[in-house]
Amino acid sequence: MHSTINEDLRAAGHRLTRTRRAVLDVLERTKYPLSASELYQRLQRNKVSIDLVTVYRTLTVLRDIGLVAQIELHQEGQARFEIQHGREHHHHIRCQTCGKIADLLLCPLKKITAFIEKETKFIVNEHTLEFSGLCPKCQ
Amino acid sequence: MHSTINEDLRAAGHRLTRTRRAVLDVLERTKYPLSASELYQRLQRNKVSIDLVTVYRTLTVLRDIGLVAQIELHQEGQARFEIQHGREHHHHIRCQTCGKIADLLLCPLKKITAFIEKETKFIVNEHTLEFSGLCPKCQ
DNA sequence: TCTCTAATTGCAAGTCTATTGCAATTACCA
DNA sequence: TGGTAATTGCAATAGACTTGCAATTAGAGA
Ligand SMILES: [Mn+2]
Ligand SMILES: [Mn+2]
Ligand SMILES: [Zn+2]
Ligand SMILES: [Zn+2]
Repeated sequence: MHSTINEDLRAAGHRLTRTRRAVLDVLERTKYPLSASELYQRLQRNKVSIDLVTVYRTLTVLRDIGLVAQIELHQEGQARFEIQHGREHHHHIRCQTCGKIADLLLCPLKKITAFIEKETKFIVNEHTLEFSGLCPKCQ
Repeated sequence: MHSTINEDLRAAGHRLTRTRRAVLDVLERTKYPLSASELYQRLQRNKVSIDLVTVYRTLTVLRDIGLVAQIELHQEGQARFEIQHGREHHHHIRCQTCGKIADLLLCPLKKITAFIEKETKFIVNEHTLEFSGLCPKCQ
């Protein structure tokens, strides 16, 4: 766990507690974004006893300071979270049959963002981009 | 209201009822995607008495046969719906301050979709793309 | 090390969006 | 003009997420 994580938390008036360490730890070791309840289940399996409410609150803090990214996939009905810290901005693809989520280590939106700002006079701060379809196994 | 709407419904074993007509009517006249409860409120204002549950069920039917598009904007916590029938596929931008939603009458993802299919071996069926930022008034 | 305060946490309850069960109503076709 | 399947309303339920509050804990400063 990088030392700047502690600093980032402190800078926002937060502490790096055992709970937050455990949440970051699970997210660091998982290769796809987890929902709050999935994260909760993994913590329990690891014999880390943290209330689901605390998982939600922890994710909110980590997201607000930018250590974690919140991802909402189409029609999933629940948010997912993955480590942002030290990783490149990227997007995802999800299988409509089995639910598998894979990273797309790219972002094709630089030029189109500039174009949209020019056309709409909005200032663009964020975007969401997700693909869905059938994974190799489910075709 | 186009005649093929009735045909599309019938083909899926549904009827074009007064209720569905009213829902489509409101959506046709609105320039941005509406949530179920916003739609419900507008129906009431128009003296059309339809239960909120029926609004949800109607939107599900219309979405499933492709007459209506379901849109989920980042962190909004509720789905929105807009007319798809007879309109071009497009995307949206939302103001983080006032919530204003504007159409982006474009889709920049043809090439990148082909690239992703080649790289991941997924078959891509859908994508979501939304931008957010500050509208001209809120800057 | 001790103390004090603010941050953190757990538990219970609440909120909000959306769904489901079921009986009553309605549309449509034979 | 029935008969039947689709539609609708109302009540209850589900599920994700949030809030209130009191108890606990972290850690800065004495
Ligand atoms: Mn990822
Ligand atoms: Mn639109
Ligand atoms: Zn991107
Ligand atoms: Zn598109």
